[in-house]
Amino acid sequence: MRATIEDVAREAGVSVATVSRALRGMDHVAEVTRDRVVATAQRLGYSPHFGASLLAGGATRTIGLVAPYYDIWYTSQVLAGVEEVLSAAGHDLVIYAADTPLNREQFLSRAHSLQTRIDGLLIVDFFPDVGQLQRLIESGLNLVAIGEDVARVPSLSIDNFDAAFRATRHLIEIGHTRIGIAGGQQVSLDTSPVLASRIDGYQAALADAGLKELAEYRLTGMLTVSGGRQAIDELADQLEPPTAVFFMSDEMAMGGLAQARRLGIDVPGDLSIIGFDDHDLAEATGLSTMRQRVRRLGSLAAERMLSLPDHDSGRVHELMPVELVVRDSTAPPR
Amino acid sequence: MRATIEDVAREAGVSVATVSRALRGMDHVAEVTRDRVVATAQRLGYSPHFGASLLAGGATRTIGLVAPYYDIWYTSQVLAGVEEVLSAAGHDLVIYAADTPLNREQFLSRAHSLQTRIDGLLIVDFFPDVGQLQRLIESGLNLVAIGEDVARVPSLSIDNFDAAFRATRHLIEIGHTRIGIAGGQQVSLDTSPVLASRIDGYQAALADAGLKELAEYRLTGMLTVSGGRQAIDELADQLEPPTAVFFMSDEMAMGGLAQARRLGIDVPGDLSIIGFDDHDLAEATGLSTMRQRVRRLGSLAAERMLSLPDHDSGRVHELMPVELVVRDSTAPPR
DNA sequence: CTGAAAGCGCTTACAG
DNA sequence: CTGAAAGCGCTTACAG
Repeated sequence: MRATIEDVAREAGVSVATVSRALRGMDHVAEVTRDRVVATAQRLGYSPHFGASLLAGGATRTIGLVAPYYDIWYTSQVLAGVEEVLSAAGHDLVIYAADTPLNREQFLSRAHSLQTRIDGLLIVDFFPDVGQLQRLIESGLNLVAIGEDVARVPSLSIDNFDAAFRATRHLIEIGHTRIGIAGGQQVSLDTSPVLASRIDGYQAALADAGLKELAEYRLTGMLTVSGGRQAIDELADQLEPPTAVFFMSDEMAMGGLAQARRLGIDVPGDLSIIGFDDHDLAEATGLSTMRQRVRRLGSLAAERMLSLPDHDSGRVHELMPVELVVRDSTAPPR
Repeated sequence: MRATIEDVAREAGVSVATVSRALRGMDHVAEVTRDRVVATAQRLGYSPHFGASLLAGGATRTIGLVAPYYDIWYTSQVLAGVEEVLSAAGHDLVIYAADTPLNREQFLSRAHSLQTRIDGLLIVDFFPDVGQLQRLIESGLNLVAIGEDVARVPSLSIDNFDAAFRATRHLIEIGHTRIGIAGGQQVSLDTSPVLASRIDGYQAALADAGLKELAEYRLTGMLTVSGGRQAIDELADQLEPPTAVFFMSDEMAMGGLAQARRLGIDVPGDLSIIGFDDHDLAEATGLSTMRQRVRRLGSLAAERMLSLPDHDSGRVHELMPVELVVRDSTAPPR
């Protein structure tokens, strides 16, 4: 039998109101009273009924997070950052998956009902269209976007255009003129503004240097290890393949690196490779990359969330730095 | 203003009891009535108050998961598997971190209060001692353990002894006699029964082959990329280093692989390396390993949880298969 | 098939 | 500093 607040009140010889106040550390409770109540609660193994306190007006002290996948490096880092901040603040984290269009739709239709369940929602790579955004906002939830800019929603992200521009420019600066890009064909996310921005940045860097862009240098494959393998296979079939490739994720780049080695393509002798993320294994692999601090992105987003809506930061889009890290996988063409 | 069940009842011209029954798809509601209620609820944007329905006796339809880390490959796979099953069943997932002893203690002291918040708890690498286990059980939560055997708690795991035995035997069978093991020094988890079992399996395989075990072949380092680097550094300093090493995780093995390359140690020529897990990058890296289906571990555990306590499987310890995968990183010594 | 009513266990003004 | 009481919004026997 669970002990209720009434049990504690009776045992401690006070009213339930006093128990409630004492246990939640509110003012205007005599120290002796509080001590007695706390001791009694402890003895009875009392803890408030979650539903009851919610109904009576308590906060859920729970934040939701929705992301497409949980089995990839990026999400795991975001999650770790978020979790760290939330748990330190005594908040819980509930996670939702929205990978397929169907799941996204299901999630959106639930969004409204989450209002009594969570205090806020962190969205990761959700890329809502106008209608979907409207539904999210109408849910009444506090929203913070991670890794993507969403109109009317505070967000933390990076400048994908600029990062891609600099990655490409690095390849240009060390002398490459035939430069490919891989990862645009992210099958399951039909339109990712993030990837679109990176492609734009890549194109701008080429144009800036007076280099022309070749359609066949736009390599297919998803942002995964096997996607990287696929991209390299595609490249290997070309008569005049690029001498450098910008992979839009490190996982993909490492898949590419491995496949290149397998096919006898020397990196960076025959082919320079630059990735994106600074994955845990990037340094060990000697992979040049654009480093983003994903875990920090998560923890900062969680902090923003916790300071909402009190210090309503008024729809701020914060940009996190991205750093070019040159390692062994990029070198001048020979 | 949130719409309440009363609003719906009034608008639909029925009692709140009928609304409640109609919306939850219970029997004994006339089709026409149900349709009218559903339509009204829809129109008013009604969704039940979570706290109210909990208090009135509803289930939380939420499962908790506690794990030490969320930024490692293993946990991300478990999580993805769990999430997949739970969301398909209409359940939510709330995650708790328990990495440091302090966090574990905090979590345990909360466990009891989670009873009104979640319907069950999945525990990953928690390794409770007798007292801690007692507290978990007394919390009254439905428990399922993942990756570890916990007395009196249904679990899904692998046979770590056997897997390590076979990994080591593989190295022996291809001709190695000086065989090291790396990863035992998992700093933050003072005593991991999982790693202890693997060390036992390693020792048993050596003993079985009449090989003697050298203390200096027990390499230090955590199960991470940098731990692998550290282990290889330690090995490189030895006068008569092992010719093969069993790394207790693929992430560590890949760190070791990279460091070996950096130091000019040829793999598998000078050194054979076998890992554990079959990480996404293991195949690309050509890493021989002991494959465990971590994602499946998660999804099966979630299924077990959902079938509790109805079909109380009566404290069953299920073992998942582990498969030796031989790739390029292991070869006979030269 | 439907409704009136009790009850779930808290929190929060309102008094004192 | 403390208590009595209303109220939060549901679900579930119990009647009919």
